[in-house]
Amino acid sequence: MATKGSAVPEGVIERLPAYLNCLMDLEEERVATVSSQRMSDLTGINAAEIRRDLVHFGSFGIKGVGYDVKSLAGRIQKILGSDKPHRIALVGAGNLGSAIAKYDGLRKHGFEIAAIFDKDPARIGKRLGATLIHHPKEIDQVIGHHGIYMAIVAVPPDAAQRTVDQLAAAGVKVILNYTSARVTAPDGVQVHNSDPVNELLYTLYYLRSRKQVPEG
Amino acid sequence: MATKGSAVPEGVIERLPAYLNCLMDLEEERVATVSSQRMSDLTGINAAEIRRDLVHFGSFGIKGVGYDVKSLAGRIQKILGSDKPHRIALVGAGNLGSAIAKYDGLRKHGFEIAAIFDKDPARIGKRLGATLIHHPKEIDQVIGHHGIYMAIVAVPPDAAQRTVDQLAAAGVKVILNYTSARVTAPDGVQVHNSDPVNELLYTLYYLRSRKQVPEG
DNA sequence: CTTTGTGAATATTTTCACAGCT
DNA sequence: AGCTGTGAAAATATTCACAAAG
Repeated sequence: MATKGSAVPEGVIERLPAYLNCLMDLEEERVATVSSQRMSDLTGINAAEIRRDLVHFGSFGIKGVGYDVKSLAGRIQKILGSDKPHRIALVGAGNLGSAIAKYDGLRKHGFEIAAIFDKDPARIGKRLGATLIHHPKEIDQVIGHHGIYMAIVAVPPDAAQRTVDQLAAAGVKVILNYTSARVTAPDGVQVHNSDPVNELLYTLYYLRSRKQVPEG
Repeated sequence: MATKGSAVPEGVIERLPAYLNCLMDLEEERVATVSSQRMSDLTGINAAEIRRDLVHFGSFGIKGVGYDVKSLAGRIQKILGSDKPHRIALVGAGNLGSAIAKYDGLRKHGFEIAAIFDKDPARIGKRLGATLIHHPKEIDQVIGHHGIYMAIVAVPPDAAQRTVDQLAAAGVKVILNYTSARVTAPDGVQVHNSDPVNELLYTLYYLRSRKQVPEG
């Protein structure tokens, strides 16, 4: 039921990647079927919640058995849209950009770094992996040519806003900002700030309340 | 009022870093006071929710005026525990590790990379920034010596679990896992998997359904 | 037996709306 | 005037618990 119709809560969509990762791990371990309880153990998400989440998109389970790992993974990929490859632009080919370009998590989900930009003349014309490095002035042209709508920004903080402006102007719709700079983008362009420090910060609170940290 | 006593919801703690970042930005712009509405515009979090969150820790605002930017920032730092410096260990000094070591977001919040480990003989004994690179076999000794309880893992995926095991054995309580490998840790050790791909994945859903993500 | 899918119950989060202070 | 802090309401999220199905 409810394969379409009512809006799917945002929280459900945010949990789908966790289910997908869990299922891909199980698939690698050659596990054929999985119960919601097993997935709960692996993801930390309540079993009933997992079942309820999945039912938003259809009845994928078999009563008394569980879910077929492979087919459920495929269904979630279809729901998210990661069953088809997606081209990404990467701006900044320094240490961070190089690490991102090599990151196998991207490829695992069908993301392909299709264009790289860096303003360092020593890097332009070279390749990172298989992808040629262009000057940022070519962002508009190259992104338009490839029809790219997602980008990762890994430039120095003071170049972040300018880079985002260029990407937005070129038609990019989703930007992952890896710099410490807070940036703004026009309506219709999603910016995600990937700041690990925030995670460290809030863990501090729990560390202290558990008296695991010297009071100082 | 409620300065401690009843448990503070986890969501509140998770939002505090957002408030802090926003306030630090305003401080840099020499803004003296800020209303919850202005903070709402800057963070995307509902103004009433911001006020309610802050009241968990005391009444910091002035009616008719707003919040004093500097003192509220200081209060949040105290609540989180980032008013005092914290030493971190970094394992892996490749591209990603180097980028992390240089990342100014860490220093901004008082985190100091106090120890670096890498198994590459060419890197051992050298420095990344001001910090000496050690062989991972010294993790236990160096971390014990510095009293380090937080660590960032930026090694190749196949070395991730081994590294986490070593860090946990050395007494580290918070681990930020930057690899694509899913790892486990003993009770009492928090592992945070920092996987940006999950964020890209769920944005795909909204891109495809051509819907704008609820204002943020 | 096992496990899904789901109505009902519970808990939590978010938002409104305004009294009261500056 | 402008804004916080907060009861009350609304909206969501989570969990329970079990009938139905393999």
